[in-house]
Amino acid sequence: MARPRAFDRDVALGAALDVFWRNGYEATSTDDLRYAMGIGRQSLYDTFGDKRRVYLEALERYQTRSVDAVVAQLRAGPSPLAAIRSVVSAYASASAEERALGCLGVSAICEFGSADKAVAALGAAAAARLQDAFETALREAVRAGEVRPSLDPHAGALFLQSLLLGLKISAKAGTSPQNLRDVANVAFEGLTS
Amino acid sequence: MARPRAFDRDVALGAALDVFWRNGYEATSTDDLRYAMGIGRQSLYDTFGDKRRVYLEALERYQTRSVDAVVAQLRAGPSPLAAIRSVVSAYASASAEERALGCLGVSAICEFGSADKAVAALGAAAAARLQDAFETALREAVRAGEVRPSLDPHAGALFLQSLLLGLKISAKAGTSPQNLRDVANVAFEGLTS
DNA sequence: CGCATTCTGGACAGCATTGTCAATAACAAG
DNA sequence: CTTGTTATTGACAATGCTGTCCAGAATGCG
Repeated sequence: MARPRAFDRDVALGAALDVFWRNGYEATSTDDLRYAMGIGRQSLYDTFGDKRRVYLEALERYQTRSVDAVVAQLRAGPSPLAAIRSVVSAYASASAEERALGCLGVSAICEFGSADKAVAALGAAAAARLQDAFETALREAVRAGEVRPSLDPHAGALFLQSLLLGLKISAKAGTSPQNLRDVANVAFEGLTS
Repeated sequence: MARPRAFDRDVALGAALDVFWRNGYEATSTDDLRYAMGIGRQSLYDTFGDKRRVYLEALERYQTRSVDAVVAQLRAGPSPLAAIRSVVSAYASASAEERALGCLGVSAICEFGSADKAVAALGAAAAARLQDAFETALREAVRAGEVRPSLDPHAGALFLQSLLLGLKISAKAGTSPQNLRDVANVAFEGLTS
């Protein structure tokens, strides 16, 4: 009953996500967004409402998909520990471009801190899901004898989350894949021995 | 032989550091800087040259002092391992405000990535010094039997750096001190057992 | 005291950015 | 085809930001 949108909302959001991922929030102008999304100014405001809304929506999508991927990978492994290892190794063995790009979630925390409620809530939700996934994987790994029995799965899952954060930052800072692997190896020696 | 500056350059730089630390680079305007530093616009440009130069100088100062503090703490401990532990615990037990503030070095990496040569160089220099300090501490800890002999000090030092990065981000994201301590504990169990 | 030199404060140009407005275009239902 | 509704386009106002300029003020040296 009215003129349909000439662009795909999801595709446009994906383009916006790319720009924010590459440049951060403050360094991205609405024009940067418009050009990357291939839409007019008014379309952007009508469809998404605001630069900040675009960001929040892109961040939510990023977090959801990232965590989904990890959760799937954790379920898919040949064994609980192997699955965890593959998740961690993925960050160490990513391509140079991926490593340089870093993690949008981490950047969001750095740029906004926990003072921004909306951003913090998205981060907390992602962290909670990740925590659950790691915790069950660790519990199974303990049961399977792949991990030292003295390890508390809850604390271990927190540790894995921190480990991933550290690896992501290190990677973005330019640490070599070999050194990233070394970090992961030390961490896993500590979980098993 | 000429009019002296009416402000202390170091104090002003410290104020600028505070602002950048709190808000990041892009979100900080030159007016934000001027007001915090308590100086006029022209004084800022004459004394420091540029918003970017102020940032780089503040970042360098931050990195140097932070690493200095860690190095001193590592030398001061009653034993190598206890010293390392106290360094790590410091991040977990910091005040709520300190935790929310996070690490300027990490924020710099997130905001600029490794593409910005000047920023990356500062980060690399700090990382190298930290690596040395942790590595010697670990070597001594291994020799003293405080750490499992299978631990490679080089890899272990890399691991400790990543651990700190992960803790800093987690802290800024709002993770509770108890959870931060749990992470540290898991890490240290892995180093000793 | 006079002078050279440097700092300070206010003003300003140029540009970027954000969000809105109004006119036009495209579509679907009646 | 007409009409109501929504998308698109280009323009625009308001504001903020950066870096510079200039006139005036302060200081130490001769």
